[in-house]
Amino acid sequence: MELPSSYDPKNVEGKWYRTWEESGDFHAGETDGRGPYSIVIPPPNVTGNLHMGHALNNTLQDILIRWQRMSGKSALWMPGMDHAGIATQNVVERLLREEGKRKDDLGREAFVDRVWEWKERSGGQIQHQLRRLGCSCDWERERFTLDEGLSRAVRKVFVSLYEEGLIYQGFRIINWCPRCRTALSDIETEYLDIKGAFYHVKYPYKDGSGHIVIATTRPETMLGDTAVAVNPDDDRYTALVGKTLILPLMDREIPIIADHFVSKDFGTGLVKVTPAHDPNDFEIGKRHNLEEINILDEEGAINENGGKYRGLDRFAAREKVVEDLRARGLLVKIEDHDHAVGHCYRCRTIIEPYMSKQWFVKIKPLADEGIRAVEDGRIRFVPKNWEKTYFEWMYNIRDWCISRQLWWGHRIPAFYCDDCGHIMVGMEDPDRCEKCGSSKVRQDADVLDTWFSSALWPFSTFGWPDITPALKKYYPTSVLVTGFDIIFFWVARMIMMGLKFMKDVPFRDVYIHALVRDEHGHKMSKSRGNVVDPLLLMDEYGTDAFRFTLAIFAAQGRDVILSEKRIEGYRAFCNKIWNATRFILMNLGEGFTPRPLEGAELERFDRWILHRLNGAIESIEYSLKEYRFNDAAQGIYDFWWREFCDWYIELTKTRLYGGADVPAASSEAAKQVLYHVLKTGLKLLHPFMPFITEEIWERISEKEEGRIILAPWPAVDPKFRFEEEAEDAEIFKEIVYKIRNIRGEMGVPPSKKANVIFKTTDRRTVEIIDREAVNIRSLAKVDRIEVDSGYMPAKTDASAVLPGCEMFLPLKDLIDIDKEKARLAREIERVSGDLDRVQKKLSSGNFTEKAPVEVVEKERARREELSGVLEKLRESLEKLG
RNA sequence: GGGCGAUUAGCUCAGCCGGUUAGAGCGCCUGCCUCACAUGCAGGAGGUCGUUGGUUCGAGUCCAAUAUCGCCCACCA
Repeated sequence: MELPSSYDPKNVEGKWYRTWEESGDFHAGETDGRGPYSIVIPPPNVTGNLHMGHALNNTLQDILIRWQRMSGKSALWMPGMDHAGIATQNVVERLLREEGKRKDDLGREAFVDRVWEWKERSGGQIQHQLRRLGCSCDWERERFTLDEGLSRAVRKVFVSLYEEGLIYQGFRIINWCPRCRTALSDIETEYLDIKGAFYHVKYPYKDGSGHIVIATTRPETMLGDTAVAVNPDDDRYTALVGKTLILPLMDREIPIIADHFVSKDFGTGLVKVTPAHDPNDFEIGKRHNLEEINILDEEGAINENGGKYRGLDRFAAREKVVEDLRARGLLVKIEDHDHAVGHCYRCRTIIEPYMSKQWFVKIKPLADEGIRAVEDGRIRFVPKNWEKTYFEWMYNIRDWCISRQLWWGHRIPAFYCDDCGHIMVGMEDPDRCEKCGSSKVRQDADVLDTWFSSALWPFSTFGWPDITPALKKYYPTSVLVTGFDIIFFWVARMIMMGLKFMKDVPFRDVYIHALVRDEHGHKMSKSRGNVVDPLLLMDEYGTDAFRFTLAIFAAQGRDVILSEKRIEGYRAFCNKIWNATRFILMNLGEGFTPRPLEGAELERFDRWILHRLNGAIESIEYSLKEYRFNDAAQGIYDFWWREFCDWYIELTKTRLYGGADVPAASSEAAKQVLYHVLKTGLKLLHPFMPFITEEIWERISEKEEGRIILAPWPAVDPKFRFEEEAEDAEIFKEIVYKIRNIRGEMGVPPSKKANVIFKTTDRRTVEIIDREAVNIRSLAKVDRIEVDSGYMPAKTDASAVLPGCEMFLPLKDLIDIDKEKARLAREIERVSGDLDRVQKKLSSGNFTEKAPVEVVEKERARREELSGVLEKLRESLEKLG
C-alpha cells in the first residue's frame, strides 16, 4: 500500500470522527465492569462559538479521556451546554429589535418559545466545532442546563435549600444592570477603572449659619440623600453632629450623623448618605434608621422621587445636577478622580447599586464544607497555588443573589397568594393557596442565575435526583479541567452543591489551566479585535498539529501565547510521522508477519530503542498523571523525532539495504522492532493527535486489533531494560557526532567519503567500533575504518577526542589547518572550562566533606575523564604547529 | 490596600524534588534535492538565567529585598 509523500489532514479528520462516533467508541457504559474515569465538560454557552480558550480546555480534556480510555477505563466525557440566561436572551432580543419588536410585544410565553426556536435552529454551533477538534465526548448523554431532567434537579435543590432556610428573600441593595434590567450577583460585576471626577458640593445649614462641603463621584445620587455622616472621632466635625442641613436642589432637611464607616482622611471627611443607592450607605442607613429613597427606575432613569429630574437618564441627570449646583453657587470644584466602577459582565454597562427584593442563598454554611473538602485534600487543585485563591474567596464569601429579572431560565418555584400573601415553594405548582384556599396564585416572575444550574452539573447530568446507575458509577468525577476565571462562578459552587446534595465532592482533582493570549500577551477578546479563530488554524495546519501545539504550550501556571510558527512546526511533525511510516511500510515487504519480539535476534540498537521506548512510556505516563501536558507532548515529540527517526530508523538502513551481507535474522529483527516501535509510538501519540494516528493505524495494524482509539495503552516492558546497550549507543552516537562535526566544520561534502583511524585501547570502545563499523560508515559517511593504538597522526589529520579514544581523519588537501586549529582551540576552551569548574569544586574542602559521596565520586570520575580528553586535545593542537 | 504570576538564546517558551556541558521550536550562518520526509538531513553561531543580598559544599532552581510587566480580589464616598 503506497502512501502519498506528505500527510494531508483534509480527508482524514472528518472521516475518522464519523467512524468513531457512529461506532459508539465514545460511549462509556455502566455495566462493562471496567473502572470509571469521568469528566464533565465545562458546558459552553449555547450562544458560544469555539474560541481559543475552549480549544485549549477541550483539547486537554480529550487528551485525558483518550489516554484513560486506552488505559482500560470506562472513560466518560459528559458533554452539554449551558442555557446562558442573559447572553442568550440578549441574542434573541437583538434579533427581535431587527424586526422592530421588543420582547414585551411578544409576551413572556411567546418570547421563551422564540428563544427555544433560536436554540434549536442556530444555537449550539460549538458542538460541531468540538467535533472538529476531535473531542471524544459521549454525545449520547449530552445534556442542556434547561432540559427537563436538569430543571427537575434545579427545582429539587431550590426547594430543599428553601426548606432548610438556606434560600431566602430579601429587600436590599444589589447590583443592577439598567440595560439587561436585571439583578446581578457580586461576581457578575466587573470593576473597571474609570476616569471620573470628584464633585465638591456645598450643603447649607438649615439655620443659615453657613455650609459644609461634601465630595462625591456620583452627584446625581444626592437626590436620594437622607443624611450626611462624619466620623465620630473626627475633631473637626464632632460639634456638627445633630445639626440639620438643607439638601440642595431637593430642599429636604437632612441630619448630620456620626458613623465609624466614614474615614477621616479621605475626601472632605464628610459623606453624603444615600441608603438606596450605595451598599455602605445602606448599612449606615440601617444603623441610623434613615429613610431609603429610591430615585432610579429599572432602566437607570430618575424616577418620581427625583423631583424635576424625573425622566432623565442617570448620566444626563448627573450633568443637569452639576449644572444647577453651579448656577446656585453650590459647586466648589471638580477634581479628576480615577476609581473602579462596576460593570455588567455581560454587556459592560455601568451597574447601579439598587434596592430591590431578590432571592438569596445563605452561603456560609455551604462554604464551610467546601473549604474543608479542599483543606483535607478530598479535592486537589493543580497547580496547588489556586487553592489560595479559592480559600480567599470562600472565607470572605457573601450571600449569593440568585434571582434574575429575565425570562430565559429556570423560573423560581415560588408562588404567591394574591389574597393572603402566603408564599409557597415546592416540587409541584400549586393551583390554590395552601393557607387560605384562594385560587389567585401566581408564580414568581423571576428566573434563577444561570450559575445556579451549572453548580449542579456534575450530578444533575447523571440523572440526579434519581440515583441512576450512571450517577453511581461516575460520581464523583475524576477531574475538572477549567480556566481560573470561573473558579468562583463555577468551581466553588459545584463543590458546595456537590457536598450538600451528594454528600461527596464533585471531583477529585481540579486542573486549572491558563488563559490563551495573543502574541502580545493580551487576553483575546472580541472588543480588542485580537481573536484568532481556532477553526481557521485547524483548516490551515490540521487539527492534530493545532492540538499538539496547545498541549505543548500548556505548562502549569503560565499563560498560553499561541504562535503560528509553532503550529507550523508541529504540522511538520505530523509529516515526519507520516514519512517514518512510509519508510517502514516500504521496507517491511510483502511477506512481513508481526511476531513477538521475544523470538527475534535483537541487536544492540534494537535493544537501545526498546529501552528508550520504555523510558518514553514511563515519562509520558507520569507527566499525564501529574497534568504536565507540555512535558508529555515534548516527551513524545523527542522520542519520535530525535530518537526513533534520527537514529534508530537511520541505523536500520544498513540492515535493510545491506543486501546479501546481512543475515536474514538481522533484517528480520529490525523489521519487527520498527513495527513494534511504530505501533507503540502511535498509541502514545494518539491522545494528542487522534486523527493521523488512527489513519496510520488502519494501514499498519492487523484487522483484529480494531481502532487505535480503543487499543490498549502501552506499558513499560521490564524485558526491555537494557542499560548497557543504551550506554553503548551513547558512545556510538558520540563517535558519529564527532566525525560529522569535523566534516561539517571542514566543509567536507557528503559525497566525499573520509577515512577514520581510532587510536584507543579501551576494550569497550574497540568492540563498539568493530561491531558498528558499517553503521559508522553509513551515518558518518566514512569509507575506511582502522583501529590503531600506535597511530602517529599526520599534520593533515583532523582530530577529535572521546574519553579513552582519539580519532583522526586524514583529510590531506581537504584540511584547512587554521580552521582545524580554531576548532580544536574552541573544544579545548570548553573542556578546560569544565575541568576548571570541577577542579574548583573538588579542591574546596567543604565539598568533599559535605556533599554526598556519590556526587563527589561522580565529580572525581569526571575530572579524570576531562583531564584525559584535554591532554589529548592539546597534543593534537600542538602537532598542527 | 491585599494577593498571585512572570522576568532564561534575536523571537515564543521548557527547565518537577537545588548537583554532570541550562534545553526546544522558529529565526540566523554553512553544507547537502543522501533510494521515508527539502513540512527534510548534517553541522554551527547565540544565554554572566531582571537586579542586589542571603541560605548551602553547591542556586536559573530555595529565602529576602528591589525593579519592570501582567492578572485577581477589595465598600473608602
